[in-house]
Amino acid sequence: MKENKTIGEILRENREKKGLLLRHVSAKLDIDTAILSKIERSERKATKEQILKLAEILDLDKDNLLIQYLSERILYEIKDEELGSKALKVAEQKMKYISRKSNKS
Amino acid sequence: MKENKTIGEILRENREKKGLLLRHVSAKLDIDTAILSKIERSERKATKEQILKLAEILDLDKDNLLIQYLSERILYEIKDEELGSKALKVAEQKMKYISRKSNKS
DNA sequence: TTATATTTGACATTACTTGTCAAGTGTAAT
DNA sequence: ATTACACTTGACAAGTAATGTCAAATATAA
Repeated sequence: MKENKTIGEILRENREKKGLLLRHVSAKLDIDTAILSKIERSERKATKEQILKLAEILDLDKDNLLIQYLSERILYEIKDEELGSKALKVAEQKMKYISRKSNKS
Repeated sequence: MKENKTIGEILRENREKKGLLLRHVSAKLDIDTAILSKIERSERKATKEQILKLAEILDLDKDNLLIQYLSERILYEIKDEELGSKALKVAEQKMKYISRKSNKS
C-alpha cells in the first residue's frame, strides 16, 4: 500500500505539521508567498535549489525529496504523450547502457 | 546485442541512405541547414513537429522515432543528476500508479 | 582552383519560467 | 458585521532557455 503524494502535498503537510505559515517559509526561500502557495498546490514547479532549502526547513530527507521532485519533472516532460510510458522504459534502457559503458563491464 | 544510436545518428544515417542533402531535408522542414546539421550531431534538440516530419521524409516509423526522441528528452532532464536513475524508476512507479488509477482497477 | 556540402559561432527572436504585486476569498475572533 | 489574518488568484514583469538566421570557416571532391 504505497502512498502517492505530489511534492506539493508533501511540502504542505510537513509545513503544517511544523506549524509554519507560508510567509515564514517563503521568507526563508526569499520568494513571495504566492509562489510557495502555487508550488504546494502543484500549480508551479519549484526549482532544485528551493527543494533543497525546503528539505532543510522542513527537516525532510534531501535525497528522497529530490528524487520525488525529479520524477515529477520527468513525468511533466511526457504528460501529454501517448507514448510516454514506452519512452520512459527506453530511457531506462539507455540509462543502463550508459552506466554499463562507463563501467567498461 | 542492442543498438544504441542517438536520434541524430539515426537521422543522418537515413538521410544519407536516401542520398538527400541537408539542404533538401532542411528545406522541407523549413529551417536553415545549420540547425539540421546540429540536430544530427546532437548539438541541438529537434522539436516534436520536426521529428514527425523527419519520420515522413525519411520513411521511418513515427512511433518508434518519437519514442527515441522522448527518451532522449527524459535523459536530458536528469543528465547532471546523481539521483537521476532513481528518479527514473520512481517516475515509472508513478506512471503505473496513474494508469492503474485511471483504469479504476 | 572552383564548386558544393557541411560546420561553426555570433547574434536575433521567441517562448517558457520564475517572480512580484494587488486584489480577492475564506475563516475565526471580537 | 467588522476586523484580522492566511491563503489564493490572476495580470503582468523580468530573466532564462530554446529556436532560429546568417555569414564566414572548413572539408571534400572534381
